[in-house]
Amino acid sequence: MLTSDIPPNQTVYIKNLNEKVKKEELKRSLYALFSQYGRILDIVALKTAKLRGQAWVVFSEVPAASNAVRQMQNFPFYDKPMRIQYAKSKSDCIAKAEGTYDKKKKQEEKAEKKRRVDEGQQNSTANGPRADNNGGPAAPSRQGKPPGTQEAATDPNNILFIQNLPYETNSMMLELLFKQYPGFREVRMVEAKPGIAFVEFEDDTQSSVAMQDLQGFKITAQNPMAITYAKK
DNA sequence: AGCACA
Repeated sequence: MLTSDIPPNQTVYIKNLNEKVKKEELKRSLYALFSQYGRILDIVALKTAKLRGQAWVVFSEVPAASNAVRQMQNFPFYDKPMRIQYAKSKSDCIAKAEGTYDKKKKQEEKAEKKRRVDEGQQNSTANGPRADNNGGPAAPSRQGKPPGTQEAATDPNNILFIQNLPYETNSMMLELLFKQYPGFREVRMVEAKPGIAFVEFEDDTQSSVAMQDLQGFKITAQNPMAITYAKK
């Protein structure tokens, strides 16, 4: 079944997530990454045997989910490319908001699922069709250039200077974004100065690649990153 | 690989 067969949904289903990441951290990072596409109403992640490595991000609007599906497709997240689709069904929190949430129906569905699983134990179903969706690397295309690219033309440097970060940005969030580029060394933030950070690479070619690719990246809709080389 | 709502 082609993933594109799933009709648009304001909830996005993400798989191939790094299972070592703790649930709370995972949610926070997903929030940081996905809130650029719209208001997030809820994030569901469970670490049960069946559900680890997956998450649901619930947006307030379908178009936000559509953009997220396209633009974050294969995004390297904790060293693994995210695989994103629309969720197959409506999230409970949406149904509740619409007043269409029905607890009884919910329980029936659960019972039905269980029945299916139990039957499945009898006749072993093997050899599904190959669904190798090797769409290739597809580096996420960043849109949204920073508004005032007012560089005072600093010379290339292995250290980048990041401005216009949202107040709540922490170094972990930045590390997540920057460590996907080769040569990454570390993120440094200045407690006394929120909104800025330094990111160090091994050399200035490597820092330049990261700068180009993440220039204008939005952690929130209002905060396109402004990246320049640090002054020597 | 895996579609839930603890």
